Amino acid sequence: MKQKRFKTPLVTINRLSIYYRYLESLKETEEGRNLETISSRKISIATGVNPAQVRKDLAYFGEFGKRGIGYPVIDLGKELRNILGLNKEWPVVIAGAGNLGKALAYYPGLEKRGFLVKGIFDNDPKKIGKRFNNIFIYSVEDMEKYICEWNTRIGILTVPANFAQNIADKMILGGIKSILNFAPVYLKLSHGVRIQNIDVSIELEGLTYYLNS
Amino acid sequence: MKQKRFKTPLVTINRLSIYYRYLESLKETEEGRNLETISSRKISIATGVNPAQVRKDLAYFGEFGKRGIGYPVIDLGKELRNILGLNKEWPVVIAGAGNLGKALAYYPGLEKRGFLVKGIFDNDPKKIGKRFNNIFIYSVEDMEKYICEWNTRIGILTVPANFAQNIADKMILGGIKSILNFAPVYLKLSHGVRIQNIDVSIELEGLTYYLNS
DNA sequence: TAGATTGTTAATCGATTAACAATC
DNA sequence: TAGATTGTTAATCGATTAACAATC
Repeated sequence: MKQKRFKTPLVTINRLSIYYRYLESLKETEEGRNLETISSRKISIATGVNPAQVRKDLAYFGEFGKRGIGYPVIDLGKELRNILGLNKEWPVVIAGAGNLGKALAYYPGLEKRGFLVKGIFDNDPKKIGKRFNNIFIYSVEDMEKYICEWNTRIGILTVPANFAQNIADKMILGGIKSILNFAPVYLKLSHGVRIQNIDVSIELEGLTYYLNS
Repeated sequence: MKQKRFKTPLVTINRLSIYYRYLESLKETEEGRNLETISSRKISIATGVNPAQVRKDLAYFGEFGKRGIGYPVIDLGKELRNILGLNKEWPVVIAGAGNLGKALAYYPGLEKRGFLVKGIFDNDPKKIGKRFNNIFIYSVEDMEKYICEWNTRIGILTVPANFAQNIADKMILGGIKSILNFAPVYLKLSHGVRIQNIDVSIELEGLTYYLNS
């Protein structure tokens, strides 16, 4: 993994995930498994990303391909794994044991990518002590302690909007550096903490706008 | 609602949702309810969007503010409602009665914004006939028929990746024009169909990339 | 050699933001 | 009038894509 020379935009990183996922999907077919190299054109067709964009994105991190030939499937996959940090396991915590927290606890895609849900936190006494997918539900009061103990740097927020800022602050106190936020609010975060928002209503409203016009 | 003169970018529409949500949240406090006007600066502080950007976004659709004064809270809220198409009810269907489909069926944020989940579709006989949040689960075989009958134009996809393309095609046959896709795949869609992808793994990988470096 | 495809430059396109005249 | 704030222009910034020399 060559050191990048310029700041790589987040959109590029997100597309690397898309390319990686496509390379992984090749393993599922006989035809794909027999493929030694892949061209930016083929990646483009499978992912919807312009081929020049594919080459540019990859070129941020090194010269992985051979001119006239393409990219070696297996090696490129390994490179992307390393770049994205998927070569290691990431302990994560979920705050909010509602339906969404539960869905995430049961979602096999997390463990598949190395995200290990170590614990779920809630303030409802009826939920504390139970398990989702064999993952224990703890009291929010103990969240800071466990985040620290498990050396967790990624937190997933699925609490209601009015609690989100408070719970995010608690996560950060425990040592969380990156938050995946499902609560429909703008979170004010201290410097050095990253956030990615997933907002179902906003996405749906993007759809209704265009249906409307 | 003034006719827009130029093509409005999707990012602008998404930010309109954010402004609208903020205006709605003002109703929840005594202080907010007493506010007659709001400045782009205040909206900026609450939403994290640059004030010039706020004014530009709103200016795509009309002159809603008064110089020296700001924007009238109530009227601006109404304008945004109309622009985003939230002044009417939108029937939606969910394909996939897994944990995520269930979480969405129970999510109160949908109905609050006018999204009415008319039915859920699955191919598992053990699920068909049951209900989530009093919403009936039908066989996927009947999906096309019901989409048509309910005049549904929005579909939410929460099926596994390998089924997604097939189910999306079925939705489109029924008359779906906009799809909110949670399946981690690139869907090839016919012209005139819009899609918004929500991909938890990609968002998480965006976080691990930066934690890694 | 001819065809294919990368890596990279340069052109294009689009989105953000600073600045300021207009005006309440 | 003085202060505040919009609406809009122009400058800036950044991302996408076409084009092509390099090279397998």
